[in-house]
Amino acid sequence: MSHQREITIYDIARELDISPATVSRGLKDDPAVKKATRKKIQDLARQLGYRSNPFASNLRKKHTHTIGVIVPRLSSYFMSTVIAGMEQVATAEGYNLIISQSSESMAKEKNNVTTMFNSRVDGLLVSLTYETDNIAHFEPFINKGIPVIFFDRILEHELCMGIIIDNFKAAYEATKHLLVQGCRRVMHIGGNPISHVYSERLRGYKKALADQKISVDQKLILTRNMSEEAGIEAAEHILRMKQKPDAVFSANDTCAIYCMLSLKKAGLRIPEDIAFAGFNNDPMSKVVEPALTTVNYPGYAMGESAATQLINHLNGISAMKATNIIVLRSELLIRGSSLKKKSKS
Amino acid sequence: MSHQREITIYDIARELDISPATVSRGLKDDPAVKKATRKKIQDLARQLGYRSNPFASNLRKKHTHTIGVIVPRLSSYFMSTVIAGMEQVATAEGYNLIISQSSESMAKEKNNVTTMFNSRVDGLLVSLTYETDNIAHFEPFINKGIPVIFFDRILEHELCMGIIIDNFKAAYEATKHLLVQGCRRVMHIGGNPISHVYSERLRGYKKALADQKISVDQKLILTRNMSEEAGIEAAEHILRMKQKPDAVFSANDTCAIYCMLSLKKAGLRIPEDIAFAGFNNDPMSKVVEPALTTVNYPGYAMGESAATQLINHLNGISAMKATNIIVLRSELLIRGSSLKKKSKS
DNA sequence: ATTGAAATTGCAACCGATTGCATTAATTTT
DNA sequence: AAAATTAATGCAATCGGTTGCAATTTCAAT
Repeated sequence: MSHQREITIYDIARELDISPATVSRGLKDDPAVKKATRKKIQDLARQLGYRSNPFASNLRKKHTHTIGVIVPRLSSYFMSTVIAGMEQVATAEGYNLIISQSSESMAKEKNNVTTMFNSRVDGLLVSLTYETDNIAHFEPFINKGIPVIFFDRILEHELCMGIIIDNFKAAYEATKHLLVQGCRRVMHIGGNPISHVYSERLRGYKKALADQKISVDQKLILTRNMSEEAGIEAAEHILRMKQKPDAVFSANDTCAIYCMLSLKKAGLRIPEDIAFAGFNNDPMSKVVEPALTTVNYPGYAMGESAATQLINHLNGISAMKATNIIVLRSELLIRGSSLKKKSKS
Repeated sequence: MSHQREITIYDIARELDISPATVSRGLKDDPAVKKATRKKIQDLARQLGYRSNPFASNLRKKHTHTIGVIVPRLSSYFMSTVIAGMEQVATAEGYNLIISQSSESMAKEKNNVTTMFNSRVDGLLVSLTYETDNIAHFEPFINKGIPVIFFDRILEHELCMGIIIDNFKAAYEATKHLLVQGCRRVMHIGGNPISHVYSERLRGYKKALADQKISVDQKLILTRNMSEEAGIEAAEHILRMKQKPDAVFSANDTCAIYCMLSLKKAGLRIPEDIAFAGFNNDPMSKVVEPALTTVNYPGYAMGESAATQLINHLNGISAMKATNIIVLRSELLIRGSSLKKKSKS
């Protein structure tokens, strides 16, 4: 009933009185094997409950059909959506995903990279921590020519592909939208600009102001860790300001929402007194009141795209140097938190 | 620069003029090897950048240090939290997680099980789809004595452990809370009772009514798929009722929230006209207004617990039959959506 | 110096599939 | 019917660690 021996190609070979080599070929439908023989092999394999031993096979073939994924944190709506997309593609292509989280610690990220290296993944899909300021720890992969693709939080490298959205453009549009609504003192709550993601959003914000001939006021730029608490704290900060902003563009939804709710509780009206725009299109953004204007971040598509690129590369379909950065389309979702006037058009 | 040959124990053996067997032992600090020799081996290994080939090793040792995870859907707050907990434990214990989603389809679930079986995972952590009404497809695992642990959405089996919260008790308490607030016509929106999760919640709801000598009114029990749309639809249903409920206990937060917002938009006051309670403690529940009373579902703890149990079992520390069902503590979080009167105490 | 036990190390057979090359069987061609 | 092709199959080495058992060393005890 339990722990019966595994069936191997040798068992099949013996039973059919042919060689293991033929069984091996027959199992994968090699046309060098006579059709009738192939059928006999496959039928018997099925009947015996044969399953190929991936270790034996990988040992010989030297690849694992496994993709490593390293992310700062698994438990966010965005990240779980990305991984859902990756899983979808990987499974369809016969790859397994092994997943680990760096918990926003570069030290842990290094560890994870080592583990992945030792598990001999065929390729790596990585979103970096905020601490990560260089990618020397990926060199074992790069030196061996094992493909590494960064997504969302990337650092540029000539030999690694990156998949991002155009954070600059998205932030530009969100900010511009607030300005078009008539706001003149738009505050930006952003993350640590060491991260490409946040520096680009900040840049987009500034450019939008510049294009409207509004000068950047450093007092209107807050750098926070983008958590719930940061949002509440930002609200307190705003309440203490003598000259308050008339809009807030936050680099994520969580921070925007908690800030907005705090201000609302303090008696400010949204969007009349302060308009809000966030970033990510988290499910929360649809249920706060007023619903939060935000940038739709295509997590699922990003996951699909990253996995597809990697697998194509592994199959030799595309070279890594050719396409270095892929930019996914994102869109501004305009909702109640920023609608001061009737939308034009 | 790229694709240099891998270092093997044979290289180390040759260099040190000892046998590969000794190298193999020395690398894992086998005390049968002289201390000095061990040191020489390990030093050279490090220097040469040796990494063990898991395929060769697994081929011999017949286990993979890999745990398979099958979930209906990756991209929910609850599930990503569970997986974060599992990853945490697994990594610490030197196990890899390979993850796949069944997309709520039993057919896909069967496929995933087969894939996992062929990848020879050492154990399986599974949350079943709503469609799954039997677990015959896990028999390959059970027959071979490979441990399978179900969590959250389980089906009982004498040889498989299950990890759940006490859905009955949690639902009982949520319902009772609504009754204590003075509600007399409490509606329940639940999922397909084929699922243990939902049937238990329904049972808890009914028991709470019974204990307060309130008879169950079938017109107050809705069975839906618990999506956003289901919530909106439930609201429309309520609005059409001549005799409306004065409270809603929904089996998840998403459905509760969309229902609540729809009713609010229609002019009903929450909680005065209708009180609400949900289930899951999704981040959304904290940001809707009024904040939603809900049952805190300990996802991270559930993930940790499931992974720990599995690994303990793999290490022979605990037997599977001994502890068959583990029940995790959950708690009712009382928030504005249900507070009709000042809380007593 | 011998002996015997304990400490080290090596031999060699696995684990199961893959694959280049050689061999044999089946077909065609002449 | 013999020769030349072509189709099928088998041989045997290989991938890199692991491990039971035998062989050798080391070292204290006599």
